[in-house]
Amino acid sequence: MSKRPTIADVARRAGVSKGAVSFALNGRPGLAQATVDKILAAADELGWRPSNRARSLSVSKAFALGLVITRDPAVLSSDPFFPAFIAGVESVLAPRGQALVLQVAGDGSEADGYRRLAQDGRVDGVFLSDLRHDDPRIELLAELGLPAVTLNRPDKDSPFPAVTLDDRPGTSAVVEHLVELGHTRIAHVAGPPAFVHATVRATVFAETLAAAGLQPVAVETGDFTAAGGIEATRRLLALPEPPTAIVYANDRMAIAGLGAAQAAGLTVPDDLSIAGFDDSEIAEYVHPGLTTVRADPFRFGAAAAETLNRVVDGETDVPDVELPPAELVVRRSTAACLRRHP
Amino acid sequence: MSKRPTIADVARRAGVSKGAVSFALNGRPGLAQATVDKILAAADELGWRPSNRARSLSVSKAFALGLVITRDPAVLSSDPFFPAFIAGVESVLAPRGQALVLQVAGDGSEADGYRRLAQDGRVDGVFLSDLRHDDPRIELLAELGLPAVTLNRPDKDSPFPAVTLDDRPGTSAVVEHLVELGHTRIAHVAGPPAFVHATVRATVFAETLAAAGLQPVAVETGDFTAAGGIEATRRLLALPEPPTAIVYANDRMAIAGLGAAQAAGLTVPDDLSIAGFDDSEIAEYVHPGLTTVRADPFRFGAAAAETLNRVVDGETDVPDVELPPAELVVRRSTAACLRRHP
DNA sequence: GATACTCCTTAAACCGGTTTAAATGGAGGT
DNA sequence: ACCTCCATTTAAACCGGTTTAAGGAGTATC
Repeated sequence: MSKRPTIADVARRAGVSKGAVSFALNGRPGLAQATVDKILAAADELGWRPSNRARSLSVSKAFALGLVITRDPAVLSSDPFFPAFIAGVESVLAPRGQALVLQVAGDGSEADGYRRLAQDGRVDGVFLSDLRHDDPRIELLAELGLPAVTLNRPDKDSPFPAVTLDDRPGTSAVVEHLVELGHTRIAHVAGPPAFVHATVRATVFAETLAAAGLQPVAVETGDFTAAGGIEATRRLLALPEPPTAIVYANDRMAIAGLGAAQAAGLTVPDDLSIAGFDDSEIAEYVHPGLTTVRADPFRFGAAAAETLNRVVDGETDVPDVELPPAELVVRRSTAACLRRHP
Repeated sequence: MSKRPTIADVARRAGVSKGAVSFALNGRPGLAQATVDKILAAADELGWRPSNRARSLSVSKAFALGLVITRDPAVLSSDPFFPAFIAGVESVLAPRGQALVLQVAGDGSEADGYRRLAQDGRVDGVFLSDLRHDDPRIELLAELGLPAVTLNRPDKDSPFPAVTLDDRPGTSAVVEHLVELGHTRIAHVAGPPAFVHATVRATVFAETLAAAGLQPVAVETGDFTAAGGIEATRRLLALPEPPTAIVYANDRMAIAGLGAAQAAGLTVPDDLSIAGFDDSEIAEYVHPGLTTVRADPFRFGAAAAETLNRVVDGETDVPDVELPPAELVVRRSTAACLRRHP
């Protein structure tokens, strides 16, 4: 239980100065090989590990990246995205000895979350997720001088590289899939319009439908929560001429919608086809299995972490990274429509 | 974009020494009130904020707590528990200026995760979740000298305080609820026996049943994942005399089981009653709504963080904290059994 | 044999706080 | 006027690393 050995202990043991030890441990040139070996051996024998605290102070780096999550537990629990994304991030950070700091933003302004992270110097950079239209966080971070990476591309100029995973192909594939099944009355339950990815999905939905010569029956706005999915679904089913297929902007709303449809006495997919987005774990196991769109959040996390590290390391003009697009996963919740509407 | 003001800048501006500034800012006695005011004013005008890095180094504290998650993305995504738990933790950390460091343990030994967290000095203490029987992490942490708090009570002596949220009342309430509905053939899908909470639930299930003069039809072991829930359910339904009610150790398995039952042509709850555990968000919205057991993970997180901070702050004999027990939430997935078995 | 030039190593400053021991200064006592 | 005493305040060491400028020991050059 003795104190941890410091660099001074290593120096004493190797019979050299602190500076020499530092050079040796950082693989810096200018030391005789014999000396380096001697120092490394001493460090090894003492079981020396660098103190992050001291290193942080002297080189002014935190050796950590940050992720800000809005308080709404929904956001974190919702997205089956985050857990896998975080695992991906860690797969990159761990080997480099970096840590991931989570900041849950207070109810009010999440800006405080970023500000704290920056001012406390706890992280060297942050991930910017769930981009909103004209997202104010971009200027905020630029102003704070905090490096960042955006998850997907913002809708305005940004000084930060973007790591993108295109939702479009998956979304249009869902619509095309339904059209091929013979559906003509297709509705969409979108996410909150403030989010870029929500409107992207809604737009692609409409465009793909138009390309097939069809009009949306309706586009309801949900909030990505199950409760919102239920509400939106009820409104759609209450229409004079209800849809025969509904495309949801995420799995949570889709699964809730599935429940609502069944509760209303409909049989899925015979009376109504349902498709989600995310391919969350349960999507495969609800009855009927949910047709959805799958991305690779783990890889997304790894790519985002790598890119952010390049920015943090001072590289300029770090290029955007484009990941393989999300793809359609067909299950039992979508089928040819049997019911000719009333 | 000028550099952040340091304590020396404040000192210069207030016309005092660095030490005086430190005293004033930490509300330490021994300074004239007038001086304190002068210093605080100067700090305020300069917009001074303490450097965590410097503070960490000089007082040898990280001002952060850690949470280690095993690599399996399932664990994090699964438990609707974690997101809310984390939000609760943050509600305590944020006002104190502390951060939460997430460590995803490598596939192999999660011990490395804790070891890294400790040796890097990134955190002052950790939360110990998903306790296992004779959990080796307890000795590991004691050995590393890293303060900790266990979520629920371990099954052996532990030097750490425990924050507990009793699953028992909720679990037995589920069983009693089913018995009252007239079920006599009740089965359980348990979690992996390595986990304390999995066996606790299984034990309470059996005990409550016995108290009602009944025998379990069967107890299948799942792994808390949806896939595992499906498997276990299929095995139960394939029994010569299948159960009329199944109690699952968590919602994920229950929802998957619900899907499996429906896929097998059964009507829930008429042919089979199903109950889960967690009251995850979708539990309310699947069809039929899932009868389950609800706890308060947010509060759990807050209590755990408070308790851990007391340990970290050097308090001795920090008492265990007992939270209100989980309680039964009855929905439509459980009802009197209509089907007299074959 | 002195000067220059490498090459290697070290002492010391620095990062930005905290903390301890010592110094300063003014009031009160005689 | 001198000494004490106490309340304030300060200088300096320290936390454990990194980094820079200077020092020292050997060869090479002339």
